[in-house]
Amino acid sequence: MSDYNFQEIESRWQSYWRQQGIYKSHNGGDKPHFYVLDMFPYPSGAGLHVGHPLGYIASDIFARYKRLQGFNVLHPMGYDAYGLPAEQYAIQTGQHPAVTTEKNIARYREQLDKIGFSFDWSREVRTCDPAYYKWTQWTFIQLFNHYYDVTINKARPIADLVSQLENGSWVEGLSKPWSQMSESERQQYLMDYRLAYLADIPVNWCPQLGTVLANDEVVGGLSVRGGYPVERKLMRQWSLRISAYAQRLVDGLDDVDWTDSLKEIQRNWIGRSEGAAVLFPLAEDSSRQFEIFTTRPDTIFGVTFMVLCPEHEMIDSITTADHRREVEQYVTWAKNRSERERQAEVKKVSGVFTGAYAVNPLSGEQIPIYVSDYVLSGYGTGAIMAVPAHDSRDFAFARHFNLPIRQVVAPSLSETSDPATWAESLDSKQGIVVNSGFITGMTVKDAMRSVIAKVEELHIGHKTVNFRLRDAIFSRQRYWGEPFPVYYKDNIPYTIPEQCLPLELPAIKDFKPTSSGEPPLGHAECWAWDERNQRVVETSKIDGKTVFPLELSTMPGFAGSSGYYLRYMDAHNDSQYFGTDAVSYWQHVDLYVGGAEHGTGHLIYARFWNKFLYDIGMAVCQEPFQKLINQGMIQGRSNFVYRDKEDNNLFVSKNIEGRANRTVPIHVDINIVDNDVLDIEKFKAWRPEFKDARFELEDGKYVCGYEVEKMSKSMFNVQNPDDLVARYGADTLRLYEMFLGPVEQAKPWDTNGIEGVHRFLKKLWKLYDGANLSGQAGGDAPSKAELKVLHQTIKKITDDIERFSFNTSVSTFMVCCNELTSLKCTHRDVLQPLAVLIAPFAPHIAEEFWHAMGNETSVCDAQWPRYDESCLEEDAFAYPVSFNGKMRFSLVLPVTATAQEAEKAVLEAPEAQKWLDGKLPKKVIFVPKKIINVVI
RNA sequence: GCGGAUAUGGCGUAAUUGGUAGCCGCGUUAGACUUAGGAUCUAAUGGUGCAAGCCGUGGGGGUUCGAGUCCCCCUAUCCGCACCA
Repeated sequence: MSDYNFQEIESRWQSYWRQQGIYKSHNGGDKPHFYVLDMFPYPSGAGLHVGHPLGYIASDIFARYKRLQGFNVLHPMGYDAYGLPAEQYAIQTGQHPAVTTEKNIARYREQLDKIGFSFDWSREVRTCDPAYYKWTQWTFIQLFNHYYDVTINKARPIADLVSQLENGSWVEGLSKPWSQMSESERQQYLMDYRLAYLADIPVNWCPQLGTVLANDEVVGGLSVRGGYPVERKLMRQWSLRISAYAQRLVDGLDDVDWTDSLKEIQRNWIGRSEGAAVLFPLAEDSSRQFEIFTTRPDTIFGVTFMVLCPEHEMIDSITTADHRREVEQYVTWAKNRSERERQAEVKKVSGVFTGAYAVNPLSGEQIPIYVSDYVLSGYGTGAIMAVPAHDSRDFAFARHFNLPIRQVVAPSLSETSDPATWAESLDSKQGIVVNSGFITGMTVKDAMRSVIAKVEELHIGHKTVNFRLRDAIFSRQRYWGEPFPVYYKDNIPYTIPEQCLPLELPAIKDFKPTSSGEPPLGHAECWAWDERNQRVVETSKIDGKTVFPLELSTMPGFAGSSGYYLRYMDAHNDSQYFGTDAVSYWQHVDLYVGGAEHGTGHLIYARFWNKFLYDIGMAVCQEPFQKLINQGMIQGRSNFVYRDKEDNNLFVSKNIEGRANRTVPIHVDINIVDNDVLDIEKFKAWRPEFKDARFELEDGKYVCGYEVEKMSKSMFNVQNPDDLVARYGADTLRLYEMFLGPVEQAKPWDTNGIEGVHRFLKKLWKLYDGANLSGQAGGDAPSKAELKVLHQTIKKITDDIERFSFNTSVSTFMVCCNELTSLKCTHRDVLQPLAVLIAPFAPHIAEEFWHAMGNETSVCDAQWPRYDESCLEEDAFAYPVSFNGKMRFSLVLPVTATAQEAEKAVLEAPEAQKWLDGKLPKKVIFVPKKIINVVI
């Protein structure tokens, strides 16, 4: 009898796996393939906490399971090492990001290795590695060199557009013939079509971070990283024309196996809405008109005013002299408001009258034109027709400025009322159109169609679709990111030749961001492009003739993470992003596991990136991630001690009466608390100020309070996986993280139950330790009871894994182990398949058992056991039910029962006889495969 | 405001997908073995009742022989988006 020495076992098998290269996967072969991917981590300075491995453990279980099922499994890992978090950490610790990143990666790797993952590290990618970001830059060049052809819904080479311009078959937006345009004019024109383009656009500028941010990096006017205020600023920036793919990004959601909630998050973010664009002429000059977008063309007869956004280009020219001062004041005020102010004061109505009037093209009425910042410049055309009766924002505006409100939709033709008496607008689309000329009496839906048809007939509008999704701002005024492979000649951007990639990030001393927006790369001594010799040279050599300045911004964090899953397929390819063979073999990620917080960021960008690569013939699937599981966030569970308000050395246990009024709670390190009981000696040693602490105990113990909070150092509730691995072993940690609850559910971390899981492994150890594992199978066959336990377990575990219900799997193993122990099972034919079943969950102990049974190869290459239906037969049982005073009972039969068998069973089964007591049943109701109801 | 989810013992959770609610674990209680126990083992543990029993899956209705599960209406909590026309 030996003890379960998990430390020895785990380190032994981990080095065995490493030496044997067990987890190295190959492209190709006869086996079916399966690609399991985790969202790769930012190697932050804090190291892993117990929340990180949750998803990794789940995906590892699935990857190992698939492998045991005979699949060729790709299960890689890498690091998202470029970007803001890595750089912020470096700045805070006063070190160079290259140094901290290297250090953090080493620490992550060490922590990951201890948990026993089956990652194929030979395919590791790091986004900050030139051999990797070469391909990020390469993709950027392709984006720059392509445009989106809306007629075929696909990206095409910009050269195609140029040749259409040259032969005159494309004239859209041309101010003069292509042949007469200068190089600069041509490039400017093409810039409006390129999928990666440079433009002056209002951006989210964050002075504290010294960079612009994408929309998904800003929440409520504050930066996601650090929570600093963000301003609206007009800057010349690189952007990706992701909006061109908006429709395909919506459509693609129907083809993937994601949760409804995540699909909904993406749909909301893309924000598709159907409606109409309509031209409204000015009353003073009907040759001048402006376009509005509406989703409610049916309410066009209810328009009582128009609103332009403060940035609208026509404001200046339409404002009448007597309103000019007021309008200019308002526009200036509105433009200077910060994002945060604007969002915080959404409820406040503001705006001014321009003095100008427009004409409703269908009713001929004159309607006043206002300016207000509730109309946004970035959406639609930045101008609206206001229908106060049927839009809550227009309603609020009309009430504030005392503008008329006219009802044009009602529950029925006769059910109209005076809008002056309304408390709110009638936004519902259920109803009949009233007071509306030729559409009066129609349903809202029909009216929409009719109005669109009418404006199309009059050539003053058309049906259209609008998206909320904006193009992604792609420049960051930061150091730690991929350099743009771009240089400027006469202020026109050109990409450096592909064969010169990677354009390596120069080492510079002062990499800190500046609040003025000057990128740190401006400090680089060697950051100019020698066009003739095709190489990077000293900045001082810039002459504007052959040596030109290089782009100083770098790419954002999402650049490197948008295509990494493709690179894993062929991680060492020097000549291509990834080879055709590799991508045709693996196709796409079959299972992707990661946090839902990437729903509007990474998961949108990666889908866009992939669709573009698909368009240019690189990727073979439109959607990169087939099935996606969002692991729930692990919150912290903080512990508290209660210090007496009067006596600072006195601590009162939680449940002592009157404690609440006389104490203040103080966070206490969860590592010196066990099951909410404080280790008093450790507490005294924890900090000098508690050296002389005294306690009011309950039942001889000090009981701590707890609360669920964010996991953070300042709350002393960070649980480090290494501590748990050292104390209980990796197998226990793996099982316990799964046991905690469904993978997808958010839950507080709580170590209180880990003992139970550890106890299970010890029991399992005993079960195998007591058995004659090395002996031959022969002799007695396993008992019927033993086989039943085994096959039930196989069936349940297989089902559980298929539906990602790993918490129930752990319970199933516990039941199985308890039952086999009480059956005193020592049979190899039972214990060997069981070892394979448990291998995905607890690979170290499974490997130990497997080898103890005399197997030469790793348990990773065993075969997943199949269950035998015949071993699963359930016993019949019956229970009483009363209904309308009649005596009835229900008889539950084995799943294989048929109608005829059921009739027979009622008469024959001993369980039924007990209830019938010799009488014949009055009525037998049979529910196929399940149950028989018998009325006595 | 719009959208998505969730609600079961003291706690984390489970329920063959419409079939005896509470598996497994924690915690608690009692006992055994022990010099000792933060080790191990055994038993009990939804509420109420001496008991047979009765009541129990956030609340209220409904469908059904049968509802934690399906339908409708509330309530609470969490998450996402938010002046998106």
